[in-house]
Amino acid sequence: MISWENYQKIVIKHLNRKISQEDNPNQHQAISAPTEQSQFLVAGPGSGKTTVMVLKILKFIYVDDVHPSSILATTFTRKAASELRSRILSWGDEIRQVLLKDPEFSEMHTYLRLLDFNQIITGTLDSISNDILKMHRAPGAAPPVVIQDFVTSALMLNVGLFKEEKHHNEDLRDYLIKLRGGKFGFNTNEMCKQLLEIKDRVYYDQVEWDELAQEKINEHPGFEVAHQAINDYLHELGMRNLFDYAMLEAEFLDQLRTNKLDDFLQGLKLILVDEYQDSNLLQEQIYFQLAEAALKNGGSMTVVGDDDQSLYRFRGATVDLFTNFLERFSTQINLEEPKKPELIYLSQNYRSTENIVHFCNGFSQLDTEFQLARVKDKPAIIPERTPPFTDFPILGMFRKDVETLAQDLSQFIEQVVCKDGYQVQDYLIKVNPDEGSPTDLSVLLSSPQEQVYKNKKLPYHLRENLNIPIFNPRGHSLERTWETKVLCGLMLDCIDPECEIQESIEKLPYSAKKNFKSWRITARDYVDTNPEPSTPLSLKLFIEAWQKRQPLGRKTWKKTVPLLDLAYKLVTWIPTMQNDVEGLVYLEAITRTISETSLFSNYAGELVFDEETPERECYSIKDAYWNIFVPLATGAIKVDEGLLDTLPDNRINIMSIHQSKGLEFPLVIVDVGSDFRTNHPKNAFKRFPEEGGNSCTMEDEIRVCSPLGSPNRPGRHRAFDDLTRHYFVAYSRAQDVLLLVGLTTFRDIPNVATGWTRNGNWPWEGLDNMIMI
DNA sequence: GAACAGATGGTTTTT
DNA sequence: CCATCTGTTC
Repeated sequence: MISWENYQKIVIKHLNRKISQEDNPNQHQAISAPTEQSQFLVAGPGSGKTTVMVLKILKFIYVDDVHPSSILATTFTRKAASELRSRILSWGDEIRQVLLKDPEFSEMHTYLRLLDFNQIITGTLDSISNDILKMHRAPGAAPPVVIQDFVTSALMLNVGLFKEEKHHNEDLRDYLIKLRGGKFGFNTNEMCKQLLEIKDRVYYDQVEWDELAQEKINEHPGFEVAHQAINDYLHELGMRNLFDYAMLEAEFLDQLRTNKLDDFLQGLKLILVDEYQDSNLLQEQIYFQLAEAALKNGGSMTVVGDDDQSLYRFRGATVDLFTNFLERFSTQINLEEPKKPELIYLSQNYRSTENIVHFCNGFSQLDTEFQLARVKDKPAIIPERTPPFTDFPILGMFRKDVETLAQDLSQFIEQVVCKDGYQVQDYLIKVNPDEGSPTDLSVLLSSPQEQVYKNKKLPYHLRENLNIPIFNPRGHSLERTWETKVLCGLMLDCIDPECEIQESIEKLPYSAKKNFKSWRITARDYVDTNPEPSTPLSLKLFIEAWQKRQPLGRKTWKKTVPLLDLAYKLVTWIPTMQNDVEGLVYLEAITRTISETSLFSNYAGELVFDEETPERECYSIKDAYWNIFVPLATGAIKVDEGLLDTLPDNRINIMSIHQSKGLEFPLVIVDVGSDFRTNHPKNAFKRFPEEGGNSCTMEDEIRVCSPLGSPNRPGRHRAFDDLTRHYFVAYSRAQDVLLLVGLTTFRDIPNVATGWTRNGNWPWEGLDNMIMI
């Protein structure tokens, strides 16, 4: 153990974090608190909240002698969780090294050597729930198996809908269409998604499910059908001992409440939750159960978050749980007078220039109605970035159409990234010549899609116009990328050359058939180009050998071949899947789909070629169709570039605002309306909604029977609040330069992003607060 | 005030 | 491709 003073000294000197009372009273107060002091940290953008969490945790260990295994720290995304973990490990070790070298602490050597930061429980709430349920299960009980998204869809399809032909049920269709507010793209797949969403919401909001059914039955006959379909789904999962994410958390909460995890709770002392504003009721209840145990053990709970950055209403996130945390903490935690959490505002912003901070503050204060949805009396963000830096003005680029915008923007980007820089008045905007790269810049949009039907969006035009390659793996849906078409087409041609088996499958979704055909065509065209390497074996010969099941260079065809092996072999001929970052992301998504199959399918992604039982070959191929190729072809698989440690450093990053959360860039370009040519009601939901959108309808529908009760803000207000938060997040990512881009129509089209308020006023009229370029 | 042609645009995100 | 909105015509 060391004293707080020593700890503080080491952190300031060796980790270079200014946490003294004088330099930073708020961070100081947050980090130095004793173990039994709970805290509510309202942390604005760029205020160093992860830093505070990590330093708090290390302080508990080094100063208060808390055992690492009694600390539990969670956050919202896997990416953030792994960041938190690696920061704890690296800083924890740095402090250890300092102490080991200092003779003053020689008595602590054994303690320090045994200190194991890996024992701190970190992760997303789902991963932690899973681990704990696995570790602390009753003797003889099977561990819970968690299934992925596309597996849940498949199960809902088969047991929820196809049984009794519910997908043709008119009442159900009508109900679901009403619920999602529109018919566009409505098909069986969509019905599935919708039902799963209802089911998830029921868990998230802790809804009395049967009570809700009673309530709704008279309102709409479709609800009863939905109720039945969801029950069938739940029953099926129960039979197989499978859990989807929502059920896993619900099970965790249930076991906590019924004292089945008391062994685990006994050792728990400190609970820290990051991104608390994105918690839903189910998660909150779990945290409170954990906190109750921690408080009993002389510990505390710390939550960190920012109501202005709550973006996950669709996932059941209820920002009220955050804004009302203090009150909820005292009423929901089942203890005699639990010690009250202290409220600390971390308002200093170390990320951005003064102009950017003021711009963000101004933006969040424009709309008086929005203030009612925020934490009460929340102070504005204070610019505290360490000089020297240039305080660039906020920039705006608005052009008559998206093509012109893309051209001019491309020129701007090229000037900044690889030429002499871009001159605006007295300011020269240019990436750092020594260590700068295209990753210093990021283009943020609400959707990264490059093309929607025939409409080509800004990212498409940027890819066309820019001489620097862009990184936008979510720009196209996976099944429509060239790489996927070629790889999957080749696989299909290998395993089922004449489409015999494909044709023999009944009920194959139309979109799957269409894509299979397009894949095969693309693949055959590619084979005809005779791609390298052509020696020792050309792609054509390889495929032919497969089609005839005649091995090259060995006597007999193998009895079982994992589809994964075939995929990797084929990649030999697809160079972009070996060395192009986007190609690698696509490859990962495909191989993940194949390996995921092993969890639930009979053939586990293996092809069986046994001459004695030829029917098994057919079954194994059919199995692969249903569990691998159909999900891929129907768009059920999404790419996950979160697995890349860093963004590729020679590309211009294009990402959705959601993905940019938690990141920062020297130059941020925000698309505030490259799509808005007219004041059309169709796109109003993206800029100036008339009523609450999709997730608001769902909230209203489901929360009738939730302990939360119906939301108290009307749908339209919630929709405006969400849009404001959305762009607040986008704008606050910028460190040095913030550039807003859009169409010249911005003068006539109401848009939250350009400073219109919901009552129809435009305090930022003409956007005179920025320099137009 | 109905009926029809033509215009318009079509989320996103997570475990 | 197609639902939905706008504008024109009767």
